[in-house]
Amino acid sequence: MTMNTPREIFANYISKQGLRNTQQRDDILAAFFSSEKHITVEELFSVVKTKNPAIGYATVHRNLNLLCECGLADEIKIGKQKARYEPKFGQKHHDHLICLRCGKFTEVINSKIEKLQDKLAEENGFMPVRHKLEIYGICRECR
Amino acid sequence: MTMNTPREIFANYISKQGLRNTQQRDDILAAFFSSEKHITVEELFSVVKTKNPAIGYATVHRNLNLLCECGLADEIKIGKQKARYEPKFGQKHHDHLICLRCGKFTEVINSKIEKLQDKLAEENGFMPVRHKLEIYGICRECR
DNA sequence: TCTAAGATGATATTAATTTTCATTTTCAAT
DNA sequence: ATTGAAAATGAAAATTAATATCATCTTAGA
Ligand SMILES: [Mn+2]
Ligand SMILES: [Mn+2]
Ligand SMILES: [Zn+2]
Ligand SMILES: [Zn+2]
Repeated sequence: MTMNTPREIFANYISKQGLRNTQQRDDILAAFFSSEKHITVEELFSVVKTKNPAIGYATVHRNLNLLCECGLADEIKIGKQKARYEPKFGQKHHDHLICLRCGKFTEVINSKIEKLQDKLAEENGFMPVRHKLEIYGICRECR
Repeated sequence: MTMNTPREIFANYISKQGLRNTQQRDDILAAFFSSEKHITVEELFSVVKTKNPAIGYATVHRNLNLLCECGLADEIKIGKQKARYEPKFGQKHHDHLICLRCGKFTEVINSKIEKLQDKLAEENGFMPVRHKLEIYGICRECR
């Protein structure tokens, strides 16, 4: 049994956990995967409401957490800002360039840096699990 | 006029800003620079109270912010945890290895990574200002 | 169909941070 | 040294994002 779409992966995770599939979950997932990346709970709540005006904020919040649990989303915390979420599906790990002026996230990947990070950790007797590299500065459009 | 100690730097910054030097500022700075690094407001508050039992939490909080402003402290936010602060004085930039089990911070620096980060930013038309690299994993003592 | 368990949505709570405000303190001008 | 305007302090309140509560509704298996 191949599980192709995020929708299938989510429904499958929900079932396996003894939880229940609902229209709300479906609405939230659909909105999440068709919205801008790096979205806040509040922003996603607004989007979902256009399709399902009865949806509650708490439901969006809870289901974003479930999406993180099942590997379909990543939470991104920048300083004291509200948590942001990005869909994760058939997508490699990446780091972020974050514009101090407009807030734009640019996704970047550099395998040389990744390897050096692992080496650095190991040199310190440290077993790396995950990492977070954020470069803050001024983006092309803002300078 | 050379400004040597953090104490002098702080007093100087306060004066230049048209603010006023107080005993509380002195107590807070002294405690901050003689405590463990990566301390929370609450922890520093406890330390300062042993020397000055009348000190208020808000005063410690406000002065940690001033210390950040004048470059004598850095705020470190890890996920949803309380903010931590580290003294910054005659000390190079460094990154952190953070143990997922015991929470220990290990300070590391790798100039090769630093250079590659700048290169990566520039390749994307991005002018880097600062960055944050945190490697999460299991420290030597915890594995 | 029936029902136990889970989900939802409105609201309340939590916890860290920041603000308010009455009072005290600083410090430059006298 | 005295004065007084402006800033600092400390206690308490407000703010804010995140999370929990709970009455009601819905799901899904028997
Ligand atoms: Mn991203
Ligand atoms: Mn450090
Ligand atoms: Zn920008
Ligand atoms: Zn450890």
